[in-house]
Order: sequence, then C-alpha cells, then structure tokens
Amino acid sequence: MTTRDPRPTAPNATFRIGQVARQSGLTVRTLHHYDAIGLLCPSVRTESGHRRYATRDLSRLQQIVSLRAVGLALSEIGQVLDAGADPRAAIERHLAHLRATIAAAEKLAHTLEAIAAHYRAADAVSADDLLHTIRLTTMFEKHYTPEQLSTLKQRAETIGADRIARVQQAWARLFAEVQRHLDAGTPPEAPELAPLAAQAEALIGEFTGGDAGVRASLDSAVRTQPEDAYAAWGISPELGAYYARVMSAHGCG
Amino acid sequence: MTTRDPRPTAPNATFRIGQVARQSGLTVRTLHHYDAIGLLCPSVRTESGHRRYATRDLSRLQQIVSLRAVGLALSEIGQVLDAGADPRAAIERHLAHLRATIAAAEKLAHTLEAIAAHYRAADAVSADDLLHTIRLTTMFEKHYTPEQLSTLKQRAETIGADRIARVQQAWARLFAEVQRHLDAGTPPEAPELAPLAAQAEALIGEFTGGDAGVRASLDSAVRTQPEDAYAAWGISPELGAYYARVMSAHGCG
DNA sequence: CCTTGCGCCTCACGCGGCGTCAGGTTCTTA
DNA sequence: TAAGAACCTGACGCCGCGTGAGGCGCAAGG
Repeated sequence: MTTRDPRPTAPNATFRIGQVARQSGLTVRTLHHYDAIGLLCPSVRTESGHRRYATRDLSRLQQIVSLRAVGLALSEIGQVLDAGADPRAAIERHLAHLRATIAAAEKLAHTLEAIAAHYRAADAVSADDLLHTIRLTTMFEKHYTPEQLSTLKQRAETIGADRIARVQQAWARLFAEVQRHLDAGTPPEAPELAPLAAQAEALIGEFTGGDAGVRASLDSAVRTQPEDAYAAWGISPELGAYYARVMSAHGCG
Repeated sequence: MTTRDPRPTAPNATFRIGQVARQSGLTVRTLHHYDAIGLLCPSVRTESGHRRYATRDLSRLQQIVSLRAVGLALSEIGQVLDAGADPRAAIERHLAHLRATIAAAEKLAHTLEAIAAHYRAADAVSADDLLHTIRLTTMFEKHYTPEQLSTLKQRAETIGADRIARVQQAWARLFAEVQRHLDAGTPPEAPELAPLAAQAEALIGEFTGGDAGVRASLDSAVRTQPEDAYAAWGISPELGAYYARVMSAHGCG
C-alpha cells in the first residue's frame, strides 16, 4: 500500500535497481554483482547507463533467490538457469557436500567439547596447557575408535574424578622415579626397575580396563607418535624413550 | 630412517623450509604465508635470504598446527600465542560459532532433503519444477512449526501416495472450475459458488487433518505471502485473489 | 536558472587461507 | 663447472559480496 516507489504496475513496467533491491531484500551492490558475473543482467539500460529491470528479470531474480536460499553457488545457479543443467544433480551434489561439511563440523565440535570439558576441570589454563590438551585429545581421536572413546568416557565417569586424580599422581611419582634412574644411568634391563615396570603395567591396566583393543590403540599411538604421546603425558622424549626400553626389557608393551 | 634430509639432529640445528614442510605435512607456500602474516617468522635468515627454522620455530609451528587442527583462525592463533589471549575464550567462541554453523547447515540439509524427496517422487524435473518445490518447501518451513511439519509428514505417509495424488487432482479440477467462473465474471458471492467453497473446505480439512494450528499456519502463509502461496499451488495471482474472495464470501477461511 | 539531495554509475580494495604459476637466484652435487 | 634441485619474491585467483571513493543523472524547490 505504500506509494513510495513510482511506476507501480504498468503493463510494460521496468524497475530501477533501488526498487528491485527493496522488493527482493537484496542490496544494490548484490544486484551489481549479479550483473557483473552475468547472472542477472537487466534487459534494459538507459542512455545514461542506468539499469532497468523488466518483469522477466524480476522472475529470474526470484529463481535466483530461491536457489540461493538452498545454498547453491552462484555459478551453479547460472548453469541451472542458463545451460539447463540438471537441477536434481545440483541439489544432490550440494546435499552431499553439506552432509560432509556437517559431519566434519560435528567431529570438530566433539573434539572441541572434549577439550573444553577437559580444561574446565583444571584451574589455571595457559596456552601450553591448552596445547597439551589439544594434542592429547586429537591423538585420542586419531587412534581410538568412537566406541572405545565412549567406553573410556563412561568408565571415567563411573570411576570418578578422585580416582583419576590419584592415578595421575601415581603416574607422576612413577615417572619421577624413572627419571632418577635415567639420570643415574641405570641400564633399562636392570632388575631394580622390574617393580616400576610392573607398577606401570598396573596403571595401564587401570586405564584400559582390561580391554585389549584399547591397549592396542594405546600402543599404536605411542608407536606412531612417540613424541606427541610423551608430550601429552608431560614427559620429555628422552625419558619417554628410556621408559619404553625399560618396559620392553621387562616384558611389557 | 631416511637420510634424505641433511642436518639431522645437531644441537643447534636449523632447518630449511623444505625440510620443515615435509616434517610438518604443510606446504612451503603455507610456511611462506605464515611468515608473511607474521605468524611464524623463522628466527634466522641467511645472507641470501633463505629461511632457517630453529627448533623453537618448530615447536611454535607444532602449536600452530595443533590450534589450526581444532579450527581456530590464524589471527586468533597469533593472539593466543603472542598476546597471551585467553585460550579458553577462543575455544568457547569457536565452539559456539561451530554450533551455530552446524545448526544452520542441518536446517538447510533438512530443507534440501525435503526437496530431494519431493522431486524424487516426480518423473520429469525441469528447473521450473525445482523452483516450484523450493518455494513450497521454504514456505512450509517458514510458516509451520517443526512439530507441525513432522505431523504432516507422518500423516502423508500413513495416508499414502495414491490418496495424495487423488486430492491433488481434486484440487486441480476445483481450480479449473473456479477459473471458469472467474472468466465468466461470476461475482464471488454468487450462490452457485457455494458448493465449490464447501469442497475446498473439505480438501483443506483433508490436508490439515482437523488440526487448528496447521490451519492457522496455512492461513498465515496465504495471508503474508499470497503470491508465493498461489505460485506454489500452481495458480495465477488473479485466480488466487478471486478464490480468496470466494472463500471469504462463503464464510470460509 | 541554480541548488539541493537522492539515486545511480564505475572502479577498486578487503576478507581467509592458501594454490598456482612466473621469473629469477642460490645451493648442492656430479 | 654445469646441471638440477631448492629457494626467493611478487602477483593473481577463489567466493560473495561489504564498503568506501569519486563522479554523473534526475526531479523538486527557491
């Protein structure tokens, strides 16, 4: 009912770019762009170069807007409208692409949530802590199957944070011990290291819950990315290598 | 175990850009880019301008790669690593953004699936058909609540394609009849139009299933977007307007 | 007639994260 | 010493416009 736009509904009406923009909800710049890429060229230009959109231009614009609303790329819209490309194929392609995008984004979101949950438990958070967590999390997601991850998560919940913290402390004490032997030059196969290896075995069992698959994944993680694994564990590569030799010398891992 | 890269593990080793690229899985161009934007500038340049990466550059690169792996923007990575920006905030921001992206993408995917399902049923598909379907689908998703949509979908399945097709044909016959009256100049309130209005009411009831909410949404769709609604129905705006006047004259809608 | 002011025009850069030449220099090895 | 691998610095392209800059066109009021 507004009469702000002249040339209302004459039979052979043409519209100025501003009117078209208002009616369609697009911007003038967008219409310029569509003209520039040949997607929607107004069928008339005045002598002075002003664009005049005829009704057929408007219906084409409606089509463009509809196709854009479902996420098609402008180039594909052009092909569908001009070259008569198969719309079904375009939609299916786009749907597949969208599904892939969603899947990737959800995976990332899971990772981020795991990370967020992990550091929400901690008090102080430095960039290093974050990096630590990220490496640990991504390594987990790389080497463990989704089922294993959910199993581990459930186990962590039933076991409780206290127990987990105590296990962590046990690991810290264990590695401190191993570090002392490393500094002292104790050879890895020395018998006094046997109890430490046994304790490590026990702690690993605590983590795996006796699941052979989880154990295998853990081994694969340590084997293929030793540096990251040791970094995630908070120990130096040297200590990690020494620890690995100790464990294999005493028949573990 | 490959010895293709010289300068293996000397204490103060520096690495050439190609070596760094191979080790990190990035490309040389990417490292150039990181240098250009100041994200990772090698701490040494030879006289001839060649980049030499020290071990501290490599560990910084590892951090960059980790943060990039969880989807952070390079600018944010820089802020986290240099300005000591809060990593938690960055992660949470990114997670929120990711969730929004996923939600939007899923909504779009639903729309696309509805469209795909719709035209899979049809035989021949032109660009016009697709546009038709898209307008109809987007209009539906705009005016109906998700619950209403799922209800309608379920009803459509239980009713069966045959019945739906017959209802569609009934609509087509009805509109053909109305069109004749429009051409003949029958005034909307003419009593001979009453049975047509009643039949339309019945068909609408067939669609809504007696749900007042669905009926309200339908009315709102027709009220706010009459052009699109009539276009989706496959009838001209004139016929649509005439039909609306007929219905209101006979106490419907 | 002139001014005012809106609407229109054409460049042209910017964004994000690099890919991909192009054309030249330097390093390493035979 | 010559060949070839590796390195260098620009610079454009992508995608869909946003956001100016700087300059006409056009209708209405003084």
